[in-house]
Amino acid sequence: MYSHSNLLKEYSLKVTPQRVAIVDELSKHGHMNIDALYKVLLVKFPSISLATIYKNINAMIEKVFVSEVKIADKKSVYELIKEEHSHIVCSSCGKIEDMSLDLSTLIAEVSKNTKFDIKDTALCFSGLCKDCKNK
Amino acid sequence: MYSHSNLLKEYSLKVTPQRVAIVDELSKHGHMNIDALYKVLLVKFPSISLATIYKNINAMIEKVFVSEVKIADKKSVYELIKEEHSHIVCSSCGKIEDMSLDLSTLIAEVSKNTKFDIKDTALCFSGLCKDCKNK
DNA sequence: TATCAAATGATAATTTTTATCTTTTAAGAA
DNA sequence: TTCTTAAAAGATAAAAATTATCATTTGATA
Repeated sequence: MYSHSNLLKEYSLKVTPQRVAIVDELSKHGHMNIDALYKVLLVKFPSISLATIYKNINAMIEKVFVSEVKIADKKSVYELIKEEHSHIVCSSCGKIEDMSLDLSTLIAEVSKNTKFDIKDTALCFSGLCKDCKNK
Repeated sequence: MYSHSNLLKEYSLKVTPQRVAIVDELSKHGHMNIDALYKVLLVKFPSISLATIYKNINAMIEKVFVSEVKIADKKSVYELIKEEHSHIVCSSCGKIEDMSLDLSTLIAEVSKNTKFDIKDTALCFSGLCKDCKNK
């Protein structure tokens, strides 16, 4: 079984309980902002420092197995890196979902028009989710 | 001729030289972050306050004729609202370009799959621009 | 031209993020 | 297992970014 300790080791980050917990929570919730992360970690580690959250998230971003997702009108959230995907956010309840979309045609078109060598794509839709639009 | 004063009036914002200058600069440069805006406005208004920049940008966002563009690994930039468009950023020189892309098919697909009522799309590519990739 | 609400500028206060430093701890060596 | 050491945690200060406050000035309307 593949644990989050192994993931940390693989990316040459020392395995600490705080780091394992961060990865656990990100894995469980999918996307979390710094405050939410701090709040849940405080339960397991009553004396954890906010600086620890920042330092670790930044370390994980540097090692490229966590990424920041910037969302209009919201604080950034962080997620474990997985296959390339897009996001959709509910502007009412705040829920964030992942979506796998084929953007290859679009990217080909943009490459051709702009002559950019495209390396990354950030795509985020927003609107009302199924539940919120029926209220 | 349609001036930026008229634009401000139209959105019921009092016309001040500082505001006209902000709109002028955004219009001229396309996208600017707070610091860049502050820096150029200091030339015309040596005693302008940074708070004035923030307050005005926020007022313009509230009146929905300026919008914030969130970009990975960069500070947010602000632009005058125009037809819906996407962005492409050079990760080397920082240049930002607008692109008009037809996303209707994509949006239809996402709507169908997620049952979201999609209201907005933020799409930003990044990579090396024509100039930077040949260096 | 006078009036007044609103904007500006100066500055303080918040909020967010990063840096510093001491103590603690994980990981490998003995 | 214990020892050693570099790195991480926690506490806190510092820095950076953003917002709030308030006295003064200014734009818009009467």
